[in-house]
Amino acid sequence: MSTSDEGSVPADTREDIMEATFRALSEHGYSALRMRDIGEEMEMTRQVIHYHYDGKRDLMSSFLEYIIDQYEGSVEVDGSAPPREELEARVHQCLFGPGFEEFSHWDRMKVYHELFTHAQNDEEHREIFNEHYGRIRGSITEVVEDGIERGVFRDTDPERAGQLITDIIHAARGRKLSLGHDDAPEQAWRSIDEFVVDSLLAVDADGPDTVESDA
Amino acid sequence: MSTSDEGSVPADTREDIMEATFRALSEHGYSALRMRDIGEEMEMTRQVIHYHYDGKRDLMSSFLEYIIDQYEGSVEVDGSAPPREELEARVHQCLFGPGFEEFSHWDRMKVYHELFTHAQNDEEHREIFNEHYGRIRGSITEVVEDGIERGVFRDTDPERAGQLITDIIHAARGRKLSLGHDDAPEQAWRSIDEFVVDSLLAVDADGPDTVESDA
DNA sequence: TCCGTCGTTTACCAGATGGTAATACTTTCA
DNA sequence: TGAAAGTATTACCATCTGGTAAACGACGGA
Repeated sequence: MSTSDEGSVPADTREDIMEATFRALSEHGYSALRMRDIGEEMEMTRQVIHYHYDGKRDLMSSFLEYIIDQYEGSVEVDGSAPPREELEARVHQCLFGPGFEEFSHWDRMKVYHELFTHAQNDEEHREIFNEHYGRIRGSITEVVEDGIERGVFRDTDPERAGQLITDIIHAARGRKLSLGHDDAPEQAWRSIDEFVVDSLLAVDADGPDTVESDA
Repeated sequence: MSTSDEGSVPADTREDIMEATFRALSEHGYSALRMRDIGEEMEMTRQVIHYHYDGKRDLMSSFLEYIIDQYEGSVEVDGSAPPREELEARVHQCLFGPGFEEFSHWDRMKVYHELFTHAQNDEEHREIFNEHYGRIRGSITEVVEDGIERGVFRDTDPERAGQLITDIIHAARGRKLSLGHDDAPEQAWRSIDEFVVDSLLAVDADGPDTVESDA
């Protein structure tokens, strides 16, 4: 943050290690990841890792927070668009990545999903993921909530709808990554539109903002 | 198959190894799995594994087929019930396991999901999973197809609907396992009912085969 | 200029890990 | 009976793995 360009700045090293970890994880997968693999992705020797992190476990926990921060930081929306458009914009971003593929979005997702699944064996990781997941789902849920309040969406449990959308997105990504179904995000996109959004738009009462879409 | 009870029968040993592998995998997780762990779950020494399987990789591939066979074998339905009930019965089975929890359904699912995610790093595993996944999705899809033909469900792409349901089920299981959301299957069940089944039942034409959807 | 601190490298290792070779036991069949 | 084949056990190891200790070098203050 404060220092940034001179040679012997330590703060940059930690960032380098995180990115090296990402690359190593991306290439070898979590189960085969060796400290050596991370070292080979860095310009410095692998032993620096032990200077900055307290062993493999500590490194992985820090990395988990690192990649989660990145993920959440990449989600950007204005919030001023009407509910339907707003919802679709967020879903689109979750399914196809942020605007221009700034980094390798899917490489990132691959690592993310692998760590997600591994959380079932690691209580600490599970907790970190739970907090994160709550925020992600919440960000979808509040759009649904807003739509219901404005009368654009029919009256339903926004939590459940948000959870459903989040689940569909998650499953589609996992399917693309694990099974190689490259069209999974596109399919999910259409399914959300046909089943979820369509259903939400089916308002039958003429509430405060009497809005309708298909007629 | 042919021999079954006497002491020195080899066929049983392979089965023992598979079950030991399951237990070890269940306890330690894929990434930490050692051949020794499997050995400790067996009555015999761990070296027998090397006699029956050609190394760790071969063992894991065989195990993947083993657990997939088990999974598919546990899905049983009559097929004579009306579409809606039939569909719900299958979804119920996928979400809550077969009737009485014969074995530890969720322990099995835990291992299954971990291997599923790992498939993104293993081409061979990916292929095995793809064949399996096709069958699972197909089994849901054909119920939707049947419902459409009978005019109970509205006219839509049965593949997409089947895929959607499969995805939701998969995501709910993953969420329960990785995040500890024990109510995820129940939530998924309600979501499928509220959004998918409800939408499918919205037939607006009144002929047995003259089905239309949006007007 | 000298010294202490921080960050990095080099050299090294104790313990673990997958796997093998030789041995022993058990059944089958001539 | 006994030899061949099949299966499990014991003993063993080459290699790998995460981690540490000591040396090295650069920077900043006194």
